Amino acid sequence: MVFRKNNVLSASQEDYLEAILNVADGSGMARSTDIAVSLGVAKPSVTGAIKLLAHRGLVNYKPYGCVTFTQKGFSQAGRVAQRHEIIKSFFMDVLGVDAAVAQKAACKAEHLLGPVIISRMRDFTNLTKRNARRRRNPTRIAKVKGAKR
Amino acid sequence: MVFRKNNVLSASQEDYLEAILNVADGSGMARSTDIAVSLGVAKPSVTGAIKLLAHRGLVNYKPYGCVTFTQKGFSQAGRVAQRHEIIKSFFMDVLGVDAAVAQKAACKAEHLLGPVIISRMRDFTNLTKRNARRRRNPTRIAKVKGAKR
DNA sequence: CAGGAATGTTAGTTATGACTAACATTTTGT
DNA sequence: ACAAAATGTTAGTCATAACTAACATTCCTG
Repeated sequence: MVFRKNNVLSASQEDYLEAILNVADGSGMARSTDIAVSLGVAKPSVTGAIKLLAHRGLVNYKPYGCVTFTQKGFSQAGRVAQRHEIIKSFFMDVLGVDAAVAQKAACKAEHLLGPVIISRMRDFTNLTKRNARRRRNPTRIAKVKGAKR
Repeated sequence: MVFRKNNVLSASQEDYLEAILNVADGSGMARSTDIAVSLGVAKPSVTGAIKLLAHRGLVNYKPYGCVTFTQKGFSQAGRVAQRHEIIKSFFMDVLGVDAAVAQKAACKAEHLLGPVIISRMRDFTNLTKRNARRRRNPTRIAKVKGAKR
């Protein structure tokens, strides 16, 4: 296993971070097999990926032990998960595609859309939802003092 | 060079098809060096990719000659370029990001967004543009008989 | 039309990230 | 507590897709 210096996470590495976050789900620790199942890869692939993430200081690796995040790793994983959520919501709430399609597309798009597009998507989703609420219940919002139109 | 049977084009292969289309620009034939420059890769990478596309029946390859599309390759390249355009326009006209960012993101997203999302993007862009026209010139459209509001 | 410049190819290498088979360790059920 | 099951690792391989160095071909230009 040779490690090279490169500061940017690959799509694959981001996927692993995200999977660890999902699998750990609050407990803060993830098992190798669960990660493998979650990503649909074989166990040895997980070992390799974890070692790489450990080398980058994003997770704590101990042979035969559970994987835990470092602080840096945790915040990085959070950012990826946030991007995922924003994209998925945008696809669902703005474009109106169904959850499964949105989920799948978000998994791929989260690795390549930059901050500008992501933030526009977030704004757009919020706007769309706000408008939807207003349409459902126009009086309630119209009554709010000083509501921007 | 070993060729394996797999019907789906990789992102890289789609990039080459698109580059050939852009470089050929009507003439229908593309030179290796121009493709290399267009994609920012070295010349030997182009040779390899072209051979692969030729093996799949998408382009005609003759050593030291220009590359031309087969019918199949031409329509496939067209579909990729169309996806690219739809995504780019969506990012620009709907999300309002600038051309350079939209272009770059479209280059990557075009390989992974499925038909459902692409078609919603197209509809959305058209709708947005229509509305923009209406806002610019309200009377003309307001006069149309039975226009929905 | 000869010879250098431009263009294209071959051969061999590297990086990433998956896989399987076989082995090591840990956990669990009786 | 100990054997079997579950879990994790190592070693070796494969696929994709890039790269460089060196060689081959084609093209221009004097």
